[in-house]
Amino acid sequence: MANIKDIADLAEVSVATVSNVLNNRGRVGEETRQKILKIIEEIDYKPNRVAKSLKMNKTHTIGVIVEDLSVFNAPEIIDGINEFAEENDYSILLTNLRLYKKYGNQFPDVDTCREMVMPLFHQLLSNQVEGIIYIGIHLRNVNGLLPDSSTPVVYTYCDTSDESDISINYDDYKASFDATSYLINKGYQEVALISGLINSESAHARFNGYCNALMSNGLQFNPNYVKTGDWEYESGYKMAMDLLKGEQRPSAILAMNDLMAGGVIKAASELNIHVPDELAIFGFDNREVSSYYTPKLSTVSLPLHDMGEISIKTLIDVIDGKTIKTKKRKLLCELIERDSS
Amino acid sequence: MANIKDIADLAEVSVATVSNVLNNRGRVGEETRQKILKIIEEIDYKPNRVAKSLKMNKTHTIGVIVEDLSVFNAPEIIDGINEFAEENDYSILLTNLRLYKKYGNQFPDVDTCREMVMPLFHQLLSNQVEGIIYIGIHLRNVNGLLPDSSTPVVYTYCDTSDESDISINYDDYKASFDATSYLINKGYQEVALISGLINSESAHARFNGYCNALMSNGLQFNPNYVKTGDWEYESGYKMAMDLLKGEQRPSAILAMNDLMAGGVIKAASELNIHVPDELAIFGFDNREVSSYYTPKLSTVSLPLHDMGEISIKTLIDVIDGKTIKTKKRKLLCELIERDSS
DNA sequence: CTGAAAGCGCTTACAG
DNA sequence: CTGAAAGCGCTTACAG
Repeated sequence: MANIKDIADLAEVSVATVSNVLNNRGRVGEETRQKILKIIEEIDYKPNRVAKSLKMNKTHTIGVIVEDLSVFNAPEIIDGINEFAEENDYSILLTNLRLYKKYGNQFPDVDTCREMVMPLFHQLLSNQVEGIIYIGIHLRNVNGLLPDSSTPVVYTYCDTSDESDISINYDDYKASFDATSYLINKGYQEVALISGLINSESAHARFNGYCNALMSNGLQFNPNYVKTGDWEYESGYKMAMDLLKGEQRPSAILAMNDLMAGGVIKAASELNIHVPDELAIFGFDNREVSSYYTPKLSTVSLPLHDMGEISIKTLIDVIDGKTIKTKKRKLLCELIERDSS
Repeated sequence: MANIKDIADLAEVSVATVSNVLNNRGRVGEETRQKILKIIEEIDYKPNRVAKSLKMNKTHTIGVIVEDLSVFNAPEIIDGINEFAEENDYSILLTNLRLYKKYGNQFPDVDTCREMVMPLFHQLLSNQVEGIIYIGIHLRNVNGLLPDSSTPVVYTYCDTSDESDISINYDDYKASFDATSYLINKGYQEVALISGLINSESAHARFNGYCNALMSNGLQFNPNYVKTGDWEYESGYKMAMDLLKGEQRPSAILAMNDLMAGGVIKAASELNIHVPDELAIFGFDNREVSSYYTPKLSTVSLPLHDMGEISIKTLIDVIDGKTIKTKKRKLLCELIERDSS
C-alpha cells in the first residue's frame, strides 16, 4: 500500500504538505493542492487510519458488546448504531458474549458474566475504542459487570443501579398502560394479563402499567385475570386455557410478549373463540413472528433502532465532552394495530 | 493510559525488555520478568494494539460487510464469525449496507450496490483490515461489486462468477432433494412444490433437487404440482389454495421458504385439511417463525453459524498464505422434523 | 506557501 | 541477559 511519503515523492513536496491537503488545513497553494489531489486519485491512495489514530490518540472507533447477537432485539439496535456510525464516520468493533446460546434463559449471575465479558472488554480497550455500548438481552441490573475505566459506556436494553451510568431503554410502564387503555377504549372491559416471570423488571413495569390503566379507566383490578407464565409460547397457551375456560371469561388478553400471545391465539382457536370478535389479543415486542400468526397479532413495537441510534449519539456526546442531562432515558413504544384486536 | 515506557521506568529496565516479556520472546532473566509482570498486573497495563498494529503491519482485524443485519440469516452468520474470531484473538469491524431496509426485495443492480458499498469498503481498508467477509442476504451473483484489491475477500450467502473468488454457501440442491425424498419415503407420493421467484439461483437449485428426487424415487414429474410464489406468506397461501382446491390434491407440499409454508398451513386450516394426516407441509430456512406455527413446521435448517465460522477460518487461511483447495464450498443443510410432516 | 523534525506506542535486529 | 536506536505512517507546531 502506498503511503503519504510515496505521494510526497511523486508530487515533489513534503509529507507535511500532503497531510495538509488531505486534511484541508494549513495554507497550500492551489497548484500544489491540485497536483497532489491528482496523484492521490491516480494511485487510489487511502490514508492509513491506524497511523493516524496512533498519532492523534483518537481512533474514531466505538466498541459494542452484545450479550447475544442472535436474540431478536440485538440486530435492530446494532442497525441503529451502524447507521449513525456510518453517517459520522465512526467504525464499530463488534463483540458477542453469546449468553443466550450458552445459557438460554438461565442467566448466570453477574460474577460469571463478568468473567466472560473481561476478555472482550480488554480487547476493546486494547484497540483504543473511544467508548463502549453494552447491549443486554433482558432488561436487568448489570451493575458491576464492567470494570471501572475511563472509557465511557452506554448501556442499552439493560441498566445499572449506579445513578451516574448512562442507559437508554424504553418505557415499559407506558407501553403497557397504553396497550391496556387501547383495549379498554375499544370496548373490551374485561382485560386479562399474562405476565412473564416476575423476577423481571419488565414484568413489574408492565404489570404496573396494566393496573394503572384499569384504574384510570374506572375499572376494578381482578386478580383472577392475572396469570404468570415464563415468556414461552407454551406457557401462554396454558395460561390462556385457564383464563378462557374459567367462569369469568375475559374479553381481552394482554400478553407480555409475542410468544405467549401466540399461545393465546392457539388456545382461542382450539376453543373456537373468535378473535377479535369474542376475544382481543395483544402482544408485546413486535417480533417478526407476530405478523405471521393467524390472525395477525396486534402488539407493542419496541424502539430498538432508535435505542441504538440514541445510544451511540449519546456516547459520542460524552466522548466529545458534552454533559448529558438525562442519564437514564426511556424511549416511547408504539402500538401496532393488526387483526387480533 | 499507561504505556510501555511507564512500565519500563517503574521496573527500571528498557522498553525493549518490557516488550520482550509481554511477547514471551528473547531472553529475559527470571527475576526481571517477575518484576515486570508484577508491575503490569498492579497498574493493569493493556498494550496499545493500535501502536502494535502500525509497527507490525498487522491489525488482526477482519472487516465484515453485511448487506442487511436485520435480515434473518445475518445474525447467525456473524455469530459464527464472532465465535471463531474471539477464540483466535481477531477483532471484527462491522459495517452494514442496510439494503433490505432501503429497498426491500427490490434489489438494486450491481452498479447501485457498488456505490453504496464503496465508502464502507474504503473505511475498512483505511482501518487496515487483513481481510473482508461479504455477507449477502440473497443467493446471487455479486460479481464486480467489490473493487479489486490485494485484501482477500470471502463471500458468503452469495457468490461471484469469478472462479478465483472464494465463497461459502450451502447446498440448496441437496437440501431440496433430501426434503423431497424424505416426504416420499414417509409415504406422501404426491408432492407439490411452491417455488420462490424464479430469477433466484436458490429457486433453481431447489427446483432441480425436487425434480431429481421424484425421478430417483420413480415418480413422475407433474407440472400441475408446481406453483410459483414470491417468497411471501400471502403467495404461499394463494398457491396452496390453488393446489388444495384442484382436482388432484397433493398429499404433501414443499414450500421454498418458511413464510410461504406458513401460508400453506393457513390454507389447509381454512379448508379443514388435517396436517399432517391429510397433508404434509415442509418449509425451508428454519426461521424462528417456523416453530411457532400451529402445527410446528418441519423445515430445512441452513448451516448459518457454520457458514460464518468457515468463512472466517478460510479467510484467515488465505491471510496466512495457505492455499485454498476448494474455492466454492457448499455446506450441508439439515432436515428438521416437526409436527407438519 | 512549504518543509524539517519530533513524536504517538510499539517491535526488533543488533551490539554489548 | 539487557538496552539504544530505528522505524511503522501519520500530524503538527514551528521556522523560514
